Amino acid sequence: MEPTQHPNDKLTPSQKKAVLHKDGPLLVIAGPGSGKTRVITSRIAALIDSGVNPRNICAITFTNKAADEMRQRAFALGKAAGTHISTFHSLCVRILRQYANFAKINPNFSIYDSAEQSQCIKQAIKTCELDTTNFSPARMLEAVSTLKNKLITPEDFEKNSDDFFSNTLAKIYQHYQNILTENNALDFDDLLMKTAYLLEDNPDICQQLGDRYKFLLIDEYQDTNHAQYKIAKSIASTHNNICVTGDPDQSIYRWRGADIRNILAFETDYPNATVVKLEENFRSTPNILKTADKLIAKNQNRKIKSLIPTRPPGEDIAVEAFEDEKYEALAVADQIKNLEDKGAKLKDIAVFYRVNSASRVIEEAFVKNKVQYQIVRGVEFYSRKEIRDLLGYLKILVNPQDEVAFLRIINTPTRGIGKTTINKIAAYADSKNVTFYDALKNVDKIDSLSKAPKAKIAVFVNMIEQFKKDVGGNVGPIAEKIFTESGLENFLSTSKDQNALENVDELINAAHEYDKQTEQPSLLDYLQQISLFSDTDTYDKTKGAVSLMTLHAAKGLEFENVFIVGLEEGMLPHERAADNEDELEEERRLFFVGITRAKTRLFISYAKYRTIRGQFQRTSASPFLYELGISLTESTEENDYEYERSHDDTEFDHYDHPSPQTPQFAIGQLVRHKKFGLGRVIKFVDMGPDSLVEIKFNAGQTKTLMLKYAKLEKIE
DNA sequence: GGACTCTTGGTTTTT
DNA sequence: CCAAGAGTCC
Repeated sequence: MEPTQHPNDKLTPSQKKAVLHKDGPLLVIAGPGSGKTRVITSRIAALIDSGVNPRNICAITFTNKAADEMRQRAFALGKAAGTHISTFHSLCVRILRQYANFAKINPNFSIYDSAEQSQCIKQAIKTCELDTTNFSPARMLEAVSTLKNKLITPEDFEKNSDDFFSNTLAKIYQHYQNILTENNALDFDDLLMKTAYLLEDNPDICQQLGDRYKFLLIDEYQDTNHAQYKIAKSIASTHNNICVTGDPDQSIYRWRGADIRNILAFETDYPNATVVKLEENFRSTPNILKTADKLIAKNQNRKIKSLIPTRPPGEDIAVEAFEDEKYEALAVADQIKNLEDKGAKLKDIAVFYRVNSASRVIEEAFVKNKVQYQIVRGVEFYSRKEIRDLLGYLKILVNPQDEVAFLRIINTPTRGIGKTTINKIAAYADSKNVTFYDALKNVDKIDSLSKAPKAKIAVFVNMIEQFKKDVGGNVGPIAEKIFTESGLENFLSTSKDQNALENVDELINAAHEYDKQTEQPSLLDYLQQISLFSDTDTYDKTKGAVSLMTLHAAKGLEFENVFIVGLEEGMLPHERAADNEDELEEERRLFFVGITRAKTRLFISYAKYRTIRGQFQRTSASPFLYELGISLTESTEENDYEYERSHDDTEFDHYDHPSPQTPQFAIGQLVRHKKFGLGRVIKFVDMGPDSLVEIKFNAGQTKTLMLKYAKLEKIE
């Protein structure tokens, strides 16, 4: 993915070994910045040079973006046309459509994303007559996803559940799956699971796919889950020409079912595997690498691997503390201005954070300071309301069973078909065991409906039937026509959201673009493709703007200058990982990924106070910071940043109810802390049980502590 | 039936 | 703090 240059454009002996490897399993353990992507593309070229038909090569990447880049690079090396390069999910869609009857599915399936999944799981929970407070949709969905990634079917799971929770989950899972089937829909996990079972049940299909894809290359293998592992193994089963690359230290998708054992056990799995280690790093300065290495060495569950620097020593890494998240953000903006003065380009600068919500304060600071930026995956384009609405119309034309899509658009724009009417139709469909759309078509037979709604529905059905006649051929014109004739366009032009129309225009343009670039455009193919598209894929690395993204999204990228913000306990490591050693190690790997994205300059920072869910809270520095072996510098230039603190101290001073139980501290009071020793109080913020004391310790450091935890002893 | 306000509950990361 | 769902009024 990254344009890592190797000096003299020559391959190192290890790289060469991986590139020129002939038949049989190959494991490439590649550290960050080791030229891994280059090795894969060179290997594709080398295979073709040795006489392999490009059509017989299948390369699998982690994101569509990575696939695009790899395609471009492979094509640049020549002759790669015909090579299949895509993500696991895209490959699965292709396989499932081709072998739909073997997989016992309808090839016109819709692909449900998280919003649609959420609808279905809510419905499932409701059917089970359960309370959503104890069985929250998000949790259930997560549990179901985990099961699917492990290839556990509802039936299998039901058999092995013996407690209340599992039994209930089994029921919900089964219902959820039934709902998807009724809608002729697959969720992301189904794409993998159905493919895995298709291949397991049909050795002849494995054979066919093995003949088609004689050479399988999989990137980021450390982040494959069990289903993906099985799919790869099945396709390669006839020839074992499987080449996987990855770095166990960069495994950051455990929560999504990624199983690090897949890469760790590759050699036992494929006993005659050739192993190549790429430990040289062509990306970062030795300083950055030393820091990254110190951090990752703290992980217990890991295979030791070196990071061998090849670049001359660079600048020191900056680790800074700021008063709160606003100061931190302004300092980042300020520092970026400095970098620009030194000649840095905005496109070579990135800011990483742990959670998406952390982007807001950075954005505000950037807007204020006029720093151009682009967010890599902000509000996802395809999840916008207006986009979903138009896509809803398109989806039902291809898949009339898609009730979720119907419910979305039946009254958008409003056409007088309300909740009551819809409920009556749904009840009728249930009782007659027909699809929602069949019920709509037979609206005359629904006795519970009066004349007016029946007429409105007939008009709607008629409109949909008219649209159906246009399906076939190019997608752009259909999208355009439906946008106008459905009334959506008028509806949106009166909407408050100024951007809505522009967004739809963008979608229609994208559809035209698809028509241009696709040999045989079809609405079905288009819809299935964009379902797998994420906003990360639209990121433009040549744009003159700073890139803002989560640490997860940073995987596979590199930048001259990197800022990592929010190094606080609870943020990184995230609080949800706090009590689990494995998850803590994953958080450490995440930080490791962030650090190793930096080529030349790295700025790490944290805020002493942060607003979390509207609460202004004291934080403490991330334990990871102490593992880096760098001393922390406190920002002393707070006043340089023009900003009014929203919660200033006077607000606390007027706190209404000083609690009698908590002791009061006067400025200048001498105290003893059991860890930091003697010190004097320089500030006391009375907040009842949550009171804060700032103490200047004799040892030198100044700390703000929460009184209830600090266990301070007053000294006369 | 639809637009509006109010309340409640939930909050990591993504194909 | 924010989004989604329930409740209220026209």
